[in-house]
Amino acid sequence: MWHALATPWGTIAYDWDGARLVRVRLGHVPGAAFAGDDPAAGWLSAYFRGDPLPCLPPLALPATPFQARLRKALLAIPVGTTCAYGALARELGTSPRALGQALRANPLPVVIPCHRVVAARGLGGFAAGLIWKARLLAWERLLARECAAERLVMHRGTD
DNA sequence: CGATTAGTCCTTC
DNA sequence: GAAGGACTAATCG
Repeated sequence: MWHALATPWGTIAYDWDGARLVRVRLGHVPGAAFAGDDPAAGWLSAYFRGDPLPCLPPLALPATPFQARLRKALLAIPVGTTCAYGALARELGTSPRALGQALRANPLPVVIPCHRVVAARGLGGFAAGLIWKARLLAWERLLARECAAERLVMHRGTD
């Protein structure tokens, strides 16, 4: 069942089957209603408001064994940082292009941070449209900076 | 520098 | 099976 959700950059939609998050679509989905009050809505709205993130909602199982390993690797990339296709491919013992295919097939963008993987020079690609990749990365850079500043204050005081 | 090419292997039809 | 990429390092002008 598709649910709509407002973000600073327009509405997005996610498919919650009652127990797990099945897919996420960046952009408008015709049939989607705004009634969402489930763990996926909680996580996504926290993300887009810049609040501390709760635990991930239950996610649909990965389609292939490789995607299972990929998912784990992606979730290990911290907010505000990025990783190169080549580097991640080596880490997973595969080729950069193959990694790109697997990333393109990710049904859960944002929640599974496939946008944190960028090309050696430039952004690389993004299934939902490059503009979203740029926005998400900029947003996360901002959040990470804010977080770092806060830690600094805790440590040294404001003066 | 920019253009071209070969190597790579996961997804999809 | 076959084809085609969300890539990259190397080679060539």
